[in-house]
Amino acid sequence: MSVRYRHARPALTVDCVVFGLDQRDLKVLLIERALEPFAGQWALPGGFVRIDETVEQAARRELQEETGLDKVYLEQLYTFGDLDRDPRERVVSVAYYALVRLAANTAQANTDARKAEWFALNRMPSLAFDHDRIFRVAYERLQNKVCYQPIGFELLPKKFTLSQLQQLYEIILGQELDKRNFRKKMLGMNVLVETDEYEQGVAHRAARLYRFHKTKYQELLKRGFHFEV
Amino acid sequence: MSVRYRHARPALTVDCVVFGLDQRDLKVLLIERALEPFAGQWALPGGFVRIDETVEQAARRELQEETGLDKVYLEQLYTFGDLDRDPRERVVSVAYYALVRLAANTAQANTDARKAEWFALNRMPSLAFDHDRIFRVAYERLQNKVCYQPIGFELLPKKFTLSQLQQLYEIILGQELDKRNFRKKMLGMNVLVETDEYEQGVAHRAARLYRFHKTKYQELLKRGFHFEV
DNA sequence: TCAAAAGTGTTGAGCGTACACCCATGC
DNA sequence: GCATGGGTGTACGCTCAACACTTTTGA
Repeated sequence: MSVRYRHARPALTVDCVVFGLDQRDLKVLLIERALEPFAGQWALPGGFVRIDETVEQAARRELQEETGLDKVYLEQLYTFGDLDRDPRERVVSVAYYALVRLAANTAQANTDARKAEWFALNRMPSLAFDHDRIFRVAYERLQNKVCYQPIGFELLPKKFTLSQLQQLYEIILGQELDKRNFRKKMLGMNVLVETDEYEQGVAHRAARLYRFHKTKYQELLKRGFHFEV
Repeated sequence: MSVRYRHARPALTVDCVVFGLDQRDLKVLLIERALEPFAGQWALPGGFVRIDETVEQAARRELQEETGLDKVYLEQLYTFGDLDRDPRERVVSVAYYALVRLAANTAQANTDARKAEWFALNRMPSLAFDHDRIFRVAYERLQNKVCYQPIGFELLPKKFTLSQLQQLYEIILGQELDKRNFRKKMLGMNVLVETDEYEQGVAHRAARLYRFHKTKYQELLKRGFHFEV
C-alpha cells in the first residue's frame, strides 16, 4: 500500500473532537463510518491532510465537509503517531478539539451524506481506531484549560446568564460550585459586561444576560492578568 | 519532488528543542546544517519519521544520531503544519522538547560528524526554517510547565542543593525568588528527600544534597496533590 | 400563594509574601 | 578573621471557602 520516496512516508490525517453544550449535557459529535475498516462504528470526524493546505485548514475543511460546522473555536491537541493506529497502513494523526455553540449549529450537523450525531459523554459508544484515547486526552485538556483560559464562553450563546456559565463549569469539571463565590470571582475578573437584557420565557425571576468582553480580556492579559476559575 | 498516492502526501519530520542547564545559563543544543537549504546555518536537531517507528521513536533516534543524547526527558510540544516551512517541499513537523543533565552529557554532544553546539538563550543565532518559532513555543512551554510539574529536576544532577534548584527556577523564569519562601514551599510539598551528603569543594559552608522522590510524588498525585512553584 | 431560581455579604482560616540575622566553612 | 553562601522564623494582609435569607416572577 505505502509509497516510496527514498523512505516510505507515513500518511498524515487530522481528527477532531467536537464539544457542544446542550442544556445540562456536554456532548461530542461523532460520525458513523461507511467504509471498512470499522464500517458501521462511530469515529471522530477527520481525514487526510492535503498537500496544499495547512494542518489546521485540513481540520476545518473536514469539519465543514463532514458535519457542516464552520468558524468554530479550534485548537491543536496532540499528535498521535503510534504504529498500529490504522490497520490499513501507517497513519499519523494530528488531533484538534473544537468548541461549538450547540443551539446555533445543531441543524447543520446532518447536511452531509454521512451520519453525524451528538452523544452525551456518558452515552458514547466505543470508537473506531484509537479515537477513544484521543477523546480522553481532549476531555482532560478541556477540563484543565477551561480553568485558566476563557474558552468556556465558546460553548455558550453570546449572551448568557451567570447561572448558565456556572452550570457549564459544573458540567465540564464534574463538581458543584458555590453560587456566591462563583459570581464574585467571575465578576471580579472584569471580563464580563452586563447587558440590559434578561432571559426570556422562564417560570421564575428572569436572570440578567452578560457577554464576555474579549478585547478587555486581551488588554488585561498584557498587564499580567490571568484568568482563573 | 513529491509523491502521489491518490493525493500527494506531506512529508513528516520531527524537530527537537533540547534544553540543558550549565551553571548559570539555560542552553539549547543546535546543529549546523551541512546541506542546502540553509547550509551553514544553525537548526534544531531533527529529521524524517520512518514508516516503521513511532513519532516519538523518531525524535529519540534523531537525537541519538545527531547529538549522541540518549534516555532524555522528552515531551511532545506542538505540530507545525504551515505550507512554506521548507522551501523544497511540503513538510509537517512534530516538535518535541527535551531536558538533559548537561554536565553528564556534554562530552557526547559532538560524537557525530555534524557539528553540535550548546548556545545560551541570549546568544542564539537565528535558526533555519521556522525553527526560531518552534524554539519560542518550546521556551514558553518550559516556563509554564516548570511551575506546575516537577520537570525541572530533569535538568539537575540526581542530587542537588536547594540553591541549585532555586537558581534553576530563577534562570528559567527570569526572575528572582525569595530564598526562605522557596525552601519552605519546596520542602513543604514533601517530594524532596534529604540525603546524608553535602556538596564538595566549595569555599564556604557546604550545602546539603537532596533528591527528587518520584514515587512519592506519583502517590501524592493520586490523592489530588498538585505540584506548584 | 406557591414554586423556582435570582441575587446578595460576612467571617474565619490558611496561605503567600515580605523581610534580617546568625552559622559554618575554606582560604 | 574575613568572605561567601547556608540555613532559619515571624507577622501581616489577602484570598478562598463556607454559609442563609430575601426578592422577583410566572403559573
